[in-house]
Amino acid sequence: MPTVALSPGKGAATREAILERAYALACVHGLEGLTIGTLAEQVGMSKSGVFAHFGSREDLQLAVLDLAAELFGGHVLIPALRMQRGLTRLRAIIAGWFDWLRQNADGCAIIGAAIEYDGKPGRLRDRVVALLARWRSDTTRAIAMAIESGELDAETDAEQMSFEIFAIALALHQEARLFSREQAFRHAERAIERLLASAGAGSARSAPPP
Amino acid sequence: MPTVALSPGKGAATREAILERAYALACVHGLEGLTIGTLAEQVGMSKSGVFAHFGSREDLQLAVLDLAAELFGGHVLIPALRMQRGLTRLRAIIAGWFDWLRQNADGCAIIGAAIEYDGKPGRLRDRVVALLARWRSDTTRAIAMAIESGELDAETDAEQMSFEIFAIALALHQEARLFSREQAFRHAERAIERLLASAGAGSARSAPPP
Amino acid sequence: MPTVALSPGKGAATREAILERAYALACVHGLEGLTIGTLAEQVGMSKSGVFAHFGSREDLQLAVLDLAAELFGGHVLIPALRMQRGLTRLRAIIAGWFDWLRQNADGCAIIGAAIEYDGKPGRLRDRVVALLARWRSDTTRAIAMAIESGELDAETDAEQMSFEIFAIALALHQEARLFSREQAFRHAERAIERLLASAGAGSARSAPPP
Amino acid sequence: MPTVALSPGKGAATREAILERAYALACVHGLEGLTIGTLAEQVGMSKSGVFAHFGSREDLQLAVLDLAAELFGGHVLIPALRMQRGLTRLRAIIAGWFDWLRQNADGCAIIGAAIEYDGKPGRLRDRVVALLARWRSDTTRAIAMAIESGELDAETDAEQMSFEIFAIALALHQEARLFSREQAFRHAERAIERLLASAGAGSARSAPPP
DNA sequence: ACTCGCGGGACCGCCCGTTCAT
DNA sequence: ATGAACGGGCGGTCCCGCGAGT
Repeated sequence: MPTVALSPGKGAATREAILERAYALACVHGLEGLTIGTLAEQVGMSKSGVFAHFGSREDLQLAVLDLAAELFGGHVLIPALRMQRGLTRLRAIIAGWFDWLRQNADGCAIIGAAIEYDGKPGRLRDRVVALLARWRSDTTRAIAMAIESGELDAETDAEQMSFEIFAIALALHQEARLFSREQAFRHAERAIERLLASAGAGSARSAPPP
Repeated sequence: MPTVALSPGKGAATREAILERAYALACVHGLEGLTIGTLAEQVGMSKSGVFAHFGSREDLQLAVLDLAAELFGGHVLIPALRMQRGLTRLRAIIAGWFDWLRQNADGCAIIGAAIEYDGKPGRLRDRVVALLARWRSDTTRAIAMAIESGELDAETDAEQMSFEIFAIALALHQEARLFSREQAFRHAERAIERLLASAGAGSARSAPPP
Repeated sequence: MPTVALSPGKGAATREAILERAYALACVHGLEGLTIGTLAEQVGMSKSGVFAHFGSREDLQLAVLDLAAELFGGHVLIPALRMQRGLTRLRAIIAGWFDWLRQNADGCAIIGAAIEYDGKPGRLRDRVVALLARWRSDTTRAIAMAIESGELDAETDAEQMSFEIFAIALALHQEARLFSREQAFRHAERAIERLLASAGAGSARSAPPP
Repeated sequence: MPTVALSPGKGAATREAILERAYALACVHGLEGLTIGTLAEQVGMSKSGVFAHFGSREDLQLAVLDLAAELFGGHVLIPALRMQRGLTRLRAIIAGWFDWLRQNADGCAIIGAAIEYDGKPGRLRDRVVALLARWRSDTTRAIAMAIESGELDAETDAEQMSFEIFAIALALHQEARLFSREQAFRHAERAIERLLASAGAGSARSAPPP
């Protein structure tokens, strides 16, 4: 019966729906602010119905975190990997990241989680750390390739630059949510340009001077 | 009774004691993670005794936030204001800030609050915004004075540079708590040097050339 | 389809398997402590799968109780009925009972149920009462036959003796589980000997004098 | 200030009231059947109000157990200790015990607990065991004194007799609750008389024959 | 003036027995 | 026989007032 192949179960679908709603809630209130009751209400199910899909609140939170990572990866990393190596890809990563922050206007669950769990040991913290570490190393690798290709100065420190890109994204996220969005993006873009320029990249998105 | 005139009352003293403990707790668990029961236990009082000093949990959180602002100001801003205007003072601000993050090893309540409340409207968010805005403008002003004095290039954008300093501090805080402290401070210091250098400041920490 | 006629169905077999596991659980945690979820887990089925076999938890409990009665009867009563009437059979009953308690080291479901439901009206209590009443009357009858055969004094009160045998078994069960097993059996056996002796039975286990 | 002495607080009074109601509930439904919600409802308080007096359900159960022990001791042991040593006191213990079972018509919490926890390790079980062990040793001691005084045969085994008295009380409790009260007490009293008589005590409560 | 004891009410995460469509 | 969902209840914690004590 093809149904087996067609439907991995309705359960998986609802689970996905729940998860999406949970992700949205976590963006706003943080992973710690995610409660099963509220979530159930929002998806129009009973608490126990929601609960059964995850087994524990912590597992729900982990699932949300994984979803966030997947969404982020799909939005930022994957498209960038389709660009050619070097500065182009690095710029794609940064642009994708900024775009991600622009779309997730009501908060980035990952950045929120990074702060919520930085002092709270446990599985959540471990997963957050792993997530960020992976992302950091991805970024660092992209930078390294831009150095290899000669588009960035040879003496550039890839890890250092990765740190600074992170810093800018962090500040962008915060300033956009606490102060002015436009100003935040202006600041962040200028900061990026200055950073790349100081590493020898051609001046901002424009073509290299003749 | 003269006691009123002579002393601000025993109450004020205990209030202060409670507040300090609350601040410490907020550094670790965040302002949202601050519970009256735990706090009461830690200061060795009854819950209602603690509660009576603040009237509501939100007021307690506000008070903690104010205390954090005061401590931060006393540790970073005040000393810097005693330095001479210009690059010296700007460097003092930055050094003080880094030192603050180094000492508050178990978290900075202000940065934590900035994330916790960035999407949660209310008095707390308002106060956080006000706090950060003031601090941002203070920093901007110090940069502007360094430009006036000619120690930084004339075309430097003070607000932009302020944003970038914030970015570095934010990233420092996060990397120190999630990954390696030493590495975090190394990255942050190098980033600062690059930032200042590109604005024309004399090379790191050294005195300006004759 | 002939399968219906040929086999009592696969369903009946699994039902039996479930029941056996349920019985084991009830011995340890009591009939009230029996939960469908735990039971399902132990037999490796879904909750609803288990549930479907019984229709309600109460019916499951009743079935367990019936199984317990059947097991007890098979272990204690049936073998005794194969012995010759009189003191021999009475002794067989008692020995079988003790043996039953010795084997069911992790608790006798029937005795447990007797206490759990003694104040809780309902079908379960009714069934427990019926069960015990039947067993009591069986025991009483065996005693009566020993009186008839002259092996016990004529003035012996069969019901009274039956009560006392019950008392000893009850105390044995409890002492064995709360204190020392060996001591419990020693006490119980001595009590039985005293009881039989005072009713004129030949001294313990030995054969009657010629 | 006498108030201190006069009022150990209203709280203690409510706690006592709660405890009494809890005890009554435990007699009927067992200590495991005791739920905070039901209890709160019965005493007309909120769940949290009730809960706060005990800190955890387990502590509540322990408190109920202690209350049961105290009530039992006050009803049975204390009065008996005021009688003269020997057979008189032993008879007083037994009579008090029977009387206790007669009054607590809806179940004895201690006997119930003994069954509920005999296979469930934990603080509850430990306390039950301690309780029963103490009571057993008290009974044994009373028997021993009756032997010393010559009112019971010298070769009487005090521990064995203590076991048998327990057995009779257990069976009395069960038969009274599952079958007929009158019959249960008749059986139990006859059993006691037979037991004492076989140890050489003067025949039942009546005066010794001339 | 300050502190506490005591209680309430809402909500939390979790688990139970049960139903229904498949 | 299952997987999904439900409703209700569990023990427990939270913030918060009221009344009284010193």
